Amino acid sequence: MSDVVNSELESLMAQATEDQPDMDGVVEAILYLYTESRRITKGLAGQYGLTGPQLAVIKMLEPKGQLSLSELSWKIRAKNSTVTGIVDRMEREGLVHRRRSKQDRRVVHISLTEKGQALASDITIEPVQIFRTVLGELSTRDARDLKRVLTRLAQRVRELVEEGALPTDGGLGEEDG
Amino acid sequence: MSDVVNSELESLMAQATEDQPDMDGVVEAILYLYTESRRITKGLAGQYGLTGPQLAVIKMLEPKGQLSLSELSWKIRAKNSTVTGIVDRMEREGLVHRRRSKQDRRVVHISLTEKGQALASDITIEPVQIFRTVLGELSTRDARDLKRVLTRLAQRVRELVEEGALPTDGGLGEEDG
DNA sequence: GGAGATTACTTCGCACACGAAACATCTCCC
DNA sequence: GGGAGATGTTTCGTGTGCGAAGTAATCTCC
Repeated sequence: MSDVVNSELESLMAQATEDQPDMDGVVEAILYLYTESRRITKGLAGQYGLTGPQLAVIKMLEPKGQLSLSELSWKIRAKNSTVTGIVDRMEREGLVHRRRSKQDRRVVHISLTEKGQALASDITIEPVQIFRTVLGELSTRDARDLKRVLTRLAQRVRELVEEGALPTDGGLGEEDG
Repeated sequence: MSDVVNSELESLMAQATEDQPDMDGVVEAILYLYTESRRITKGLAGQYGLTGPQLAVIKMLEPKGQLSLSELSWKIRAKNSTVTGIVDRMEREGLVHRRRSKQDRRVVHISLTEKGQALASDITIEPVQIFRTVLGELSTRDARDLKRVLTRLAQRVRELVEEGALPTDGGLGEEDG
């Protein structure tokens, strides 16, 4: 993935508006937390011979036992075409099974093999847990503040994206004079 | 659209400790904001026939005129082996030049071609505009809260990483079994 | 009940992204 | 001056990550 974009954002972000506290720190912190979490996940997964996404898949499958490929894609925030590849490799390693649904024969259910199960229960730490640990060190007040503002922020971005107000793949960005 | 699935994820991840608010929303928001920012950058770059990293490279080269491959790697936070590929493709497109340094013949200088220059000066829109817009919509208090807590959080993670308390790539926890 | 839209998944082609190893060059130190 | 080691870049292999196009199954609506 492109960590490259990080620097792009950082360098361009270095011009804060004046009525607001400079938000550089916020953007930088978000980028840092993201990349660090990826590094940590990768390192953790590597200890078990897995990649980051593979660990994510295993941990998603563990509680439910079985998920459709689309559910899995949504949960690990990747596209179906990406997850197809990940599952391919995990199947080759004997970690998961593919099984077609009988109710809806378009659907493919992914489930852990015994080997996958064993591995899953070996790995007790979830990547998210690292965040949880650190978040747990925050005061309850801070934690609440963080959650409130951050989720509001994400929600707002989501709205703007859905409005098409942002230059995504399809849309055109317009300048505001 | 995906609101149905939303509740499913929530229930799956709803293992918050009781003394703290459920922090998975925070992780969720961070992940979302990061991936969305990548999408937006990509979309922007795409309007000029570039990829995200290529846009980053062009924007880094524009002020300086020329950078060694290592300098470029450092600036866009990727490894040399990654940037080699990016520069390969950009060279093929006629956007940049490779030139060996005469002082140190190990070094390769990357510079913009005329075509690359022209493109660079065409692109004035900042990908991060979106963040600024949305952050600007927050109340001053919210913004301050966000910055305070988030930077504290990042700092704490940084500390833990430097302590080696977290499993990362290189720091292979030696099994002292 | 059947044509056309929709959905679930796969395939393909491309572009990162990284580590390990190969390679050329430079530096240091004797 | 010359060998050992460090440095800068590339090559190679693997694994994401995505969009577009393809295929099969289901759904919708007349």
